[in-house]
Amino acid sequence: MAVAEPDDSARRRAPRVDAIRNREAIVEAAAEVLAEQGTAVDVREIARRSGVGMGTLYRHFPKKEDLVHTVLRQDFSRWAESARRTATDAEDPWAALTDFYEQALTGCARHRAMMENFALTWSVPDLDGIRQLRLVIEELCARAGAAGLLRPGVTTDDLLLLLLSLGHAVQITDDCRPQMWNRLLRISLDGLRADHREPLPTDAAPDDVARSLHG
Amino acid sequence: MAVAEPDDSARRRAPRVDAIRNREAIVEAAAEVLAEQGTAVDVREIARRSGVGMGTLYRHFPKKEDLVHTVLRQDFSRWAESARRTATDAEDPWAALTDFYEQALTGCARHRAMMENFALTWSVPDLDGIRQLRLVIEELCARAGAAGLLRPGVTTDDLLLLLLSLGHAVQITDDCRPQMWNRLLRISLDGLRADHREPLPTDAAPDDVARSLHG
Amino acid sequence: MAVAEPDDSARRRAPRVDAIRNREAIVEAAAEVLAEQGTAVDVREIARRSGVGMGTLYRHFPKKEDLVHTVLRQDFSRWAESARRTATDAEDPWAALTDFYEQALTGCARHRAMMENFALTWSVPDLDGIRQLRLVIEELCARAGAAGLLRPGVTTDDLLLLLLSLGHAVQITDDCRPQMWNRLLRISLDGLRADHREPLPTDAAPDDVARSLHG
Amino acid sequence: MAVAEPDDSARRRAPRVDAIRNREAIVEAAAEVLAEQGTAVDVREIARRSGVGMGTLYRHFPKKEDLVHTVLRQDFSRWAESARRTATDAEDPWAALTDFYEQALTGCARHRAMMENFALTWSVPDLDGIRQLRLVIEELCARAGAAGLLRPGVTTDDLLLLLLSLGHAVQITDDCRPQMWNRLLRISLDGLRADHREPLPTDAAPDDVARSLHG
DNA sequence: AATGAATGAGGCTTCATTCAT
DNA sequence: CATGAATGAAGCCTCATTCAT
Repeated sequence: MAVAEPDDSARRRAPRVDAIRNREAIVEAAAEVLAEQGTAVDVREIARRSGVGMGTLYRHFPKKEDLVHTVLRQDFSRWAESARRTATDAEDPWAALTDFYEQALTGCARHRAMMENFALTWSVPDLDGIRQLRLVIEELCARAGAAGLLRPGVTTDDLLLLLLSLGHAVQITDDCRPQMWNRLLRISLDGLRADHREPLPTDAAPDDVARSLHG
Repeated sequence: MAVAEPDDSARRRAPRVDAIRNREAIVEAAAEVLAEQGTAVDVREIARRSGVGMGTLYRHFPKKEDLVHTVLRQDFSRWAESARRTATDAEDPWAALTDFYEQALTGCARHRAMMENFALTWSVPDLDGIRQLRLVIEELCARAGAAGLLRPGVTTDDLLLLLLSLGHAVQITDDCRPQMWNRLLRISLDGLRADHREPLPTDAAPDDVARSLHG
Repeated sequence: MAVAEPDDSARRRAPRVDAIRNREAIVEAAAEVLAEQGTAVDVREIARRSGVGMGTLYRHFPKKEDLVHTVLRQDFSRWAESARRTATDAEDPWAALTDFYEQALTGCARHRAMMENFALTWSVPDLDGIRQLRLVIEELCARAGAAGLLRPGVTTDDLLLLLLSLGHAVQITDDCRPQMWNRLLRISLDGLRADHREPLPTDAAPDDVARSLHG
Repeated sequence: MAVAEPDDSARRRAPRVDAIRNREAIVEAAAEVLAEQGTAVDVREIARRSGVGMGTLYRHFPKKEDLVHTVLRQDFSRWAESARRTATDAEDPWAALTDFYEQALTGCARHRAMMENFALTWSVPDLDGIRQLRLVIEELCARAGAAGLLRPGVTTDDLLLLLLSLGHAVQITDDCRPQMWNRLLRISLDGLRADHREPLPTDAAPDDVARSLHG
């Protein structure tokens, strides 16, 4: 069967080589400009940089949003994966956490659009990309928690929001103080250590707060 | 001096009452919409809400940017001042720090443009507004440092960047998890306590790093 | 009171003179090109002919559709009114009907967009413009009916559809055979005379048809 | 001749089977979508429905217009033929006329592009398709005229324009009042009967009018 | 010869800024 | 000096047609 269908494959393979190349060129160019300028870029700029016409771009991505989503999905995935690998490489659970943040924060320094949307994903958590990140963080959280290294009560959401928060700091300082965020990271991570036993405030509704206080 | 230029002053004072009123109306309206919608807002919307025409608006502020800056300067000042007062009210240096952040973060929750530009002010530190905040923080830093409560090596810039970083988290979570940032704040503040003695990394250039290590 | 409010009127009259002139220029130009080319015209062409920029056009008519509707409402009204006046001038009810059609059909000869939308108004009868026409026709129908001149069973809708139908014929033949539609009009009107007593088919649903046949 | 150019014919016959099949598929698909959506349809839609690529489509029909013309020629022919057959089946000349219109009008109800172009064919009478219709109508005209059933002075053009005119009414009302046009048809046909002896106006130019009156 | 990807002119609309009244 | 109308450069997107495979 693998050798069969010579007609069919002949009919379909030929044109796609170029199309795929173009599609990739578009995505690559888009990733570049989205990282540089955020989602406000002119679609024409992307077309120009990919070396294709507007029509080609719109054939592959009928709406600007589609292209943006595609790029961000990819970049989020790569970002999460690279951070995950770094974390996995560490033997010590705490080092895993530390390395994860370092890798992730280094990786988001120059990606404006990604951070723009990272922010959005909080209120729209169903957006792809954040899921992988959550999974990685969940694991790190569990691992450090099991090892008794993590401050009690710290949740995956806390760690995710910390990433988001520091990610913003990274972007802001990347141009003029490229390593400054590292100091903030140390501080925050130290605040996450198990030797801090003071309970964290809940962010629940008033009723729940009362209950948690009196229960 | 008061008697001088009677014609001139007569000619100019009368209209200036209106002019000032208009200017204030514009700034007030701009503050509103900038908080709500960020700097991407349509200038017409500002004119509409202030009840003045476009011409008047542009007479007072030749560029949209000028108006934005004016508003942000004002809002930054008020923001800084309100946080400063809260900090000053606290007797304990650490409580001062805590209250400062709480007040400041609560105050930036619904001000989109301010946080947008808070980010910019880092790379453009000459922009007004951040100065006052720096001053306040400097004081808090010194006070907590003198009391031996602050982790050694923590700088004003660290505390400023932390504010910026958490401010972003606040904006992101304000809609759906309005108090969540408080947990992050506790964690970060705990990381700032003096019982953490591990030195923070420098963010200096390689040469400086070497020097700081060997000096 | 008429002399009062000099400020107010001064504040408001001045700019509007130009604005109204522009608005009228736009509507006039639009009426022209819509008549010539139908609703498919480029908005730029309208702007060019009115001598205003795109922004001005869009200030007055936020959507192309708004402009089109405005023009068509106006043209429909004028069209209906002119036909109504002609009909009213006739003393004989039958002459009124004849004159109405002649006037209306002459008036729609060169108005592409109007006929385009006249067609639409059948399935979307709430659109303005057709109402006036219906009213006029209703009157003519009643008048001719009361005089015993109209074929029994003829409805306002029949006369309206006839107008629409002949209007199309007018447009088609206007370029090369400008008066040809007049022959069709005579024929149709003769078919509407009371001496034709054969009942017209209903266009009702099957059940109603059955009922009308057996009742 | 049949033996000549064996190579050439061999080279060409084989692919032509496919080519013809493709051409037919294109025309068939085009007929469908043109009927549904009119000539404004996207060429891609036609290619999609015919199952061929754009290149193939454009090889057979270098311009969209060419394809449209081809389809319309065909559809006009079929339309005319079907109406002709219906007319021929009737024994009574008047019934032939009636049946012809009924058949033709029923047949054009759902063919948007055909009616669009039916209109054009009037000013561009050399366009194919209308000829056959004219021939049929000419025959009907002659037949009814010979039988003394047709109003004197009625021409083939009158009947053709009536068809066009009613065809438009049919399209307009087809969605919401599917049989309403039948009433208009009765009225018009009654106006065509021989008992109306009033002469029809000429549509000639003034000079010709004068000549016709005095000659 | 078939495929369908590529092209790019042109359509609608927005908005910072200028200008006539 | 206030007003708000006018301007026009972009921005997003569609679609008839061409071209590489």
